[in-house]
Amino acid sequence: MERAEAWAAGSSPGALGPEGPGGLPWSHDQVVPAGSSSSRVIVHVDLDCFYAQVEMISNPELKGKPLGVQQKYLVVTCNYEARELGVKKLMNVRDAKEKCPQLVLVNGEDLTRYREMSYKVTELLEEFSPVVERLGFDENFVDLTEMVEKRLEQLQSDEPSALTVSGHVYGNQPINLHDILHIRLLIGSQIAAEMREAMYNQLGLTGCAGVASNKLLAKLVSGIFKPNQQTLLLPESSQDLIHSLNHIKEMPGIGYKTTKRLEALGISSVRDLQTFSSKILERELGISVAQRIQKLSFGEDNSPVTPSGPPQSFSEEDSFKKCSSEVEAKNKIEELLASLLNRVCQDGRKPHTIRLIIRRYSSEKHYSRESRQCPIPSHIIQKLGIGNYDVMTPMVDVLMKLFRNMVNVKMPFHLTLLSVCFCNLKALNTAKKGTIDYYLTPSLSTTSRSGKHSFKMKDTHMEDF
DNA sequence: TGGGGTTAT
DNA sequence: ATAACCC
Repeated sequence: MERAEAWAAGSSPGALGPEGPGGLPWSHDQVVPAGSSSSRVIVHVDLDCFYAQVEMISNPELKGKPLGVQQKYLVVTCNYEARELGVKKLMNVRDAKEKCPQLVLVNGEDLTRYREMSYKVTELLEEFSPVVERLGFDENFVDLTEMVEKRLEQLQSDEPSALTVSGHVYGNQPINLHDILHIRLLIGSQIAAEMREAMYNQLGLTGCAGVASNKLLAKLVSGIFKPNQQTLLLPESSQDLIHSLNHIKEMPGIGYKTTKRLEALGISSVRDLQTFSSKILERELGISVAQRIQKLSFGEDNSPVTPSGPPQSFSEEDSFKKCSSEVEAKNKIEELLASLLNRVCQDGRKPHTIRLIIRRYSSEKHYSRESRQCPIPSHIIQKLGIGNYDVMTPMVDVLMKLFRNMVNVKMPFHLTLLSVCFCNLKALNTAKKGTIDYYLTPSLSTTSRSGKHSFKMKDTHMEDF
């Protein structure tokens, strides 16, 4: 089934057709055991070196040259030309230049264009199915289950290409046309190809896709054939896939901390985790984490594709070698705030909470951040939609109170990062439940996610100081 | 390690 | 408010 893909869609020729003359090889009433939600079709879409692609679209002269995107002294991502010359993601600029003197670098500290393109991709995918979950700026999950069901019902048995997989099949496993699960995933691969083709035609972006029965497997399989190709995982190959991981740290959902704790228990491979005592694991990591990651080790992941919708927060941050005075901090905070106000203005919703985050210098330790947040005074919120200069000064005052609440400015200090975050976003005028206004405010009475945080906010009320 | 994001506790 | 996770 696997073929070299010239690029995107195109269905593989001469693969599989229906067996009986004019008859479908499965029966429609075979569709999924007992109408349960058990078998899903999920696609993970992963853009190729996203920031570099956006830069090459902005400036086509960069195409064909080894290109790196720089933030501070790091090359955070680079195109494939640069990768072939030895440049890696998150490589030091000096090491990268040493490896590859011809490397062209562009500054990518301002995420605006990346963010905008990222949401265009998500919106394009939402046209296929509204159930799209973002993961970072360059990855999306889409639950294709419903779309696949609809296409199965529409399927005409006299179309020879109707049952042809698009892209690679993991492990070259043959497709069984009598297996409804195979058929559904195959349809998923066709939709994935259409998605990638739409991304290229409408946005000029290439990327990979993985199709499988859950998010974990879809994500793992999407990276098998790397730039600009797609891979389908059939259920029988899922154990091969997860055992192809060399270490548990490669399992999405098992991060730095959990990896360290697992290693301390002598667990390093996926099989180690599969066979480790559940009881002991639960005792060591807590029942929630233990049960979740042990299921992951078997390739099981029942987490739903949760529609991301509009962002829950907006933040701007800046890192630096040293900030050690209040004036310096204030200037940086003003810069961050100015950018944020523009973004919030464009979004249309209003943040009801503001947070200030700092990172203190510490010579050798693991960096950790501290934050203080408070409700945004209502008189400031009301002025937010319009010209932002009225709100600058009172907002900066609020932020500097938060700052002095965290940092004793009478003592020497050394910060290496400042960040300002707007969250607790609400649609317009905070319509109250039960009022006419509430039911006339679309995002409140139906798909509301605003107000989600309000019950658990234990803020410092700056007005109380 | 940058400059973002999310959810759980 | 922090800690974990993701990119």
